[in-house]
Amino acid sequence: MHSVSEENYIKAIYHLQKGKELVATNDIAARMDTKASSVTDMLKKLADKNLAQYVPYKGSRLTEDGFKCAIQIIRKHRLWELFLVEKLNFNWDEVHEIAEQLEHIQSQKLINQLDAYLGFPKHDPHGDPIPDSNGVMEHLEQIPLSQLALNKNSRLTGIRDSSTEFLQYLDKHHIKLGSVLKVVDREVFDLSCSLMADDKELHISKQIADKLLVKTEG
Amino acid sequence: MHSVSEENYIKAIYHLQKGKELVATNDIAARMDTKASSVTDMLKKLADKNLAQYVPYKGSRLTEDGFKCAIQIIRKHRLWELFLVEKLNFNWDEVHEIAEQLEHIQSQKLINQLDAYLGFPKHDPHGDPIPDSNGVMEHLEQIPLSQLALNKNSRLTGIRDSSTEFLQYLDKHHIKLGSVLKVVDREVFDLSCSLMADDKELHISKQIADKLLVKTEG
DNA sequence: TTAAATTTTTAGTTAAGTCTAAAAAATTAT
DNA sequence: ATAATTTTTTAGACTTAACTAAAAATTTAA
Ligand SMILES: [Mn+2]
Ligand SMILES: [Mn+2]
Ligand SMILES: [Mn+2]
Ligand SMILES: [Mn+2]
Repeated sequence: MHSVSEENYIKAIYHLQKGKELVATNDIAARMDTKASSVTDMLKKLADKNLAQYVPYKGSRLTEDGFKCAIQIIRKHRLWELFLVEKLNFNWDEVHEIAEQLEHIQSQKLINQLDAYLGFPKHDPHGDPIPDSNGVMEHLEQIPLSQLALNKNSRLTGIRDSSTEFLQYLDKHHIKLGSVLKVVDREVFDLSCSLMADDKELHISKQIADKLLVKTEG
Repeated sequence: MHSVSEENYIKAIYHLQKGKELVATNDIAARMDTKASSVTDMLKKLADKNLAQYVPYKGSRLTEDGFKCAIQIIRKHRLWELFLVEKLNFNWDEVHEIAEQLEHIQSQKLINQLDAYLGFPKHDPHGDPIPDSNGVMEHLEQIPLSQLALNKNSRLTGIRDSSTEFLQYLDKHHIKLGSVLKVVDREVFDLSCSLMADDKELHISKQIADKLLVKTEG
C-alpha cells in the first residue's frame, strides 16, 4: 500500500499535530532526523496521494485518510511493543526500536490475531492507549506530576518520554506504571519535588516531574 | 546490515544451490520473478560484500558469510511461520507471505526470545527444519512417496511445495504432517498411486506423490 | 518599515534497485 | 566446424528517497 518511508512521515505528522493547526516542515525534519528539503518532497507526494494537506511555506496536516493510516501504524507499533514485553520477556526500554520495524509489516489478519492473542489490551508497556481495530482508543485524563497538588495521592498512568535513558532512570528508582506517587513538597526555587513513590522517598527535578503523567486517586 | 533485497537474493541462491556447484543467473531471475540483468547487478554487489562468489557467464554460489546469512534468514522465516500457526491460529497455507516480511526484521534478541517462547522447535509448520541459534539444523532421512515400496507404512514428514494451492489440496484430503501413508498400488502407465492415508483410501498422481516426503515406519 | 535572521522551497546530484534493448559469450544443433 | 539458439552481461534509463547549495518566502528585530 504505502512505502515504509511514507508511513514514517505520516506517523511523524500525526505525533506533531497534537493541538496545532499545521505542522512545520522543520519540525518534521527534526523529529525524523532528515533535511527539510526531503520533507518538502515527501509532503508533495503525500498530498498527491491525499494522505496530507500541504500548504507551501505554511505547513501540513493529515487528511482523513492519512489520519486513519497513522492510527493503524500506531496500533501496530503498540501491540508489538506489548507482545515483546508480555510474551517475549523484553524490558520496556528495549522494545521501541524493534516495534519501529514491526509496525510496517502488512497484514490485517496478523495484527487482529495479535490483538486477540494479547487479550485486546487497552495500553502499551509505556501506558499509551492502543487503538482497537476500528481505530478507537481510550482517552485518559492525566496530568503531569509537576501540576499535581501537594499531598494528593496519584497513580502513574503514562510518560511523556519513552527513550531508553528515561525508562532506565525510572527502573533505577523502581517507578513503574501503576506506582502510587504523592508530592510531599515542592521547592519554589526550581520546582523540584519531594515524593513518596510506592512508600519510598524520592526527590526529582521539574524536568522529570513534567514527564510523569498521573491520575489522581480517590 | 544487509538490505531486504540483498537478503532475498541470498535466500534464493541458497535454495537453488542444493547439490549444484554454481547457480545460474536465469534460475535466480525465475525464482525471484525479476530480470536476469537485475540479478547480474546484484551478484556483483554480493560479490563485493563477500557474500557470494560470482563467476561471470558461469554462475554464482554463496560464500561462508553468505551461507551463514541465508541460514539466519531461514531460521527467522520458519520460526515466524510456526509462531503464526501455533500462537495466532493461522492455517499453514496462510503464513508464508507474512513470514517473507517478518524474516527481514533485524534483532538477534527478538529471534532468540521467539525461539525460546516456541520451545526451541525443530520444524516449521511445513515440516522444514528450523536452524538453531548456531545455524545447526536437523537433517531428516525422507524420500518422496513416489519412491516408497508398495505396502510399506510411512509417515508424512515434509513436502516439496508449500504453495497455498498445494497446501489446500492436502487440507481437502485431510493429509497433514504425521499422517500415516501406505502405497497399496501403483499404476505402471502413469505412476499414479492408490494410498491408504490415515485409514482412508485415496488416489493421487505421480506429480503429487513426488511432493510428499515420508519416513518409513517400523 | 526596512533589514536581518529563519524557514521553506527549488534545482541539481547521488545511490539502490529495477527495467528494456542491444551486445557478447556459451551452448546446442546442423 | 559453423550456424542457430540460449544465456548472460552491458549500456542506458527510470523511480524512490535521500542529500547539498542556492533562491525565495516568511518571520523577527531594529
Ligand atoms: Mn514506541
Ligand atoms: Mn510505546
Ligand atoms: Mn515459507
Ligand atoms: Mn515453511
